Amino acid sequence: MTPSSTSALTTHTKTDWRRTHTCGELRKPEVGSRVTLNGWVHARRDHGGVYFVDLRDRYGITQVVLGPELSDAVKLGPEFTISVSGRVVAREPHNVNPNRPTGEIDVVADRLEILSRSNTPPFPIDADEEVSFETRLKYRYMDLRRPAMQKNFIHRSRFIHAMRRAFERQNFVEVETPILTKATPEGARDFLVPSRVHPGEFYALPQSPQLFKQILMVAGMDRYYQVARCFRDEDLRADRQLEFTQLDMEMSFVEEDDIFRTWEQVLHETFRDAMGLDVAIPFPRMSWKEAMERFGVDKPDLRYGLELVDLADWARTCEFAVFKDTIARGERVMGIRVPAQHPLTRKEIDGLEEQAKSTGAKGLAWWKPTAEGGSGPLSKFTTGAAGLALRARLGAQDGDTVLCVAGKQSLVWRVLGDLRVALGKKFDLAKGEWRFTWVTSFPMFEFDETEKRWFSAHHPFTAPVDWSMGGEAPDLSTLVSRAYDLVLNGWELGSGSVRIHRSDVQQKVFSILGIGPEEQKQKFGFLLEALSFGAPPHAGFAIGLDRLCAMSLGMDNIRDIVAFPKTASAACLMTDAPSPVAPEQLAEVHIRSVVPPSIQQPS
RNA sequence: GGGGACGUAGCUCAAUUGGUUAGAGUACCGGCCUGUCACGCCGGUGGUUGCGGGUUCGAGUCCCGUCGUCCUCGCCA
Repeated sequence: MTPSSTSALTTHTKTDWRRTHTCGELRKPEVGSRVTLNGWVHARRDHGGVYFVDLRDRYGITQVVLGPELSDAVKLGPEFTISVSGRVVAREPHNVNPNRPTGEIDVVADRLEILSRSNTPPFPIDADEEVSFETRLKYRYMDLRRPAMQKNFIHRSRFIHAMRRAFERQNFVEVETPILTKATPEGARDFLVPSRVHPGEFYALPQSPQLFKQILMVAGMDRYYQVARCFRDEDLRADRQLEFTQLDMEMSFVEEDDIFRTWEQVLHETFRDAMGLDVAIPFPRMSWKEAMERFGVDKPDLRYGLELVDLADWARTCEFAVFKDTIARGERVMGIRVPAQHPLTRKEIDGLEEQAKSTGAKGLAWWKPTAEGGSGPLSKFTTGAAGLALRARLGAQDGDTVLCVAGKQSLVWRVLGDLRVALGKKFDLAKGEWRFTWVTSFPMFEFDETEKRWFSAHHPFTAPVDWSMGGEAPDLSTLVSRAYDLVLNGWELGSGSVRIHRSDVQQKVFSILGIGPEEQKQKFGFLLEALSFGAPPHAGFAIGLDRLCAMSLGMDNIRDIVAFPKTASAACLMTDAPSPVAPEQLAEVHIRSVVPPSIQQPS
């Protein structure tokens, strides 16, 4: 196996170069053994007569000692790939390196072979200093050599393996679904793949395996899961890539509770097996309505209080015309009590008001209660009984700060929800424990003001709580769906729903979304037909694995847990994808570019 | 698509108000050194200041455009 092309570089070409141990495993018990190590030259220290090499592989770093006969014969550079053989020796006590697991031994080499040379690395592999993402992504194979990065991907592998094991224990079956599939009208922008065989027709990459997993339920698979790659052609973010991985699952003959218990068990076992963590189960559950009323958002961070308080009763009878009129119009007045232990200066409150206005509020009414009545814009209206009533409503004490917003319900929720998050961040409350929660009973539909039509809040295959969907002329804004999210510390980890297993209900939902009978047949005919062949009641869920793995390592950017991520402009700096293709290649798939040649070659 | 920040040596950064030959650390190359592990010491190479244009006696610095990276809003059923 010794490559003859490198034999000129070697000292003992007849010897087998393959390793007997990794660079992370030699300890005192191996002292005296003859070993061969393979790895990368991590660092060199030349002391004239004695030459030290830190040899690195995935498992660790072992110090190799070369005498002058070897170090003079073979010239090493950083990141050369080498094979060394020699004897394991114990270090003198004063030479032990306590910072390394292998620090009690050396390998004294009598054979050294260069398996592969390296150009000067674009950046040091043992860097303490941050290297720009641009450079790291261009030389991703060098970046991935860094022990910290290898740790991330080993963790990811262990984590997903533990999750797969947990599903297998519960009798789930992993089934692969197509990557080349059918474009869907709703949802994110599709990636399209032109068909060579069918001129003018296109496949789409799946945004998720949604319809296939439902079809698998119709097929009687009963319990399906998959580590599934999903594709959405939307703009990228720190926590969003064009292609991402979901742990996708679906179950038959179940309701919400079964999904929740299954996932609680899976996550408990995953964190236990992959990380030795004891995640408390079951997770608390709250309705979407409760989440919005208490936290102003549908992904509440439960690690701190600062909950929203409804002030309608107080505002209805107060002397502050703005609040009174707001309630009279049927809108909302709500507040947050910031306890005295987190005092806010006038300047800080002004900053919060500015933030509130930037997210749509007309103003931020505040009050600092004191025995004399207090200060702030609201203090005029809080004298005597009115002040006592407001205190009672909020549980407010002297020294607290009360922040109030009035307006339409959606605006009040959004503004106070944002303020709450900002305050949590400001007072450094968003830290520590892992607080999972299920959020259930989302609205079925949302009205889009721009397009003037109804959209599914989750997706069009989500079952309504009321199968009759409110009868003949339903108020769509009040219909409740059986969709649910899993939320962790203010992040949406995943979502799912009980599905529609009745063809008639599915058709009704499509109609509400403005998808007529003809389009239904063309786009979703296979689903409607499948639902007409004895579809079992079923429900499912999917969780974003990139985010979950990042989060489990305390990272807020998924690029360090994705091996080959794309930049914010959706480019791969290593391969230079996307890139132009030859005209012949386009012709073969019946495509002609309408982009002027002048802007086709940016680089 | 909008807003913001940034772009100087292989890497990480500096360069006063627009003013001499654009510097430092590190890496790399050469030399010395037998116990280092961020080795040390001596010497050296290395620059289209992202790119294009403009203002100016003079531009890394100011202006316009463009490309790229990051953050963010829109978007992400």
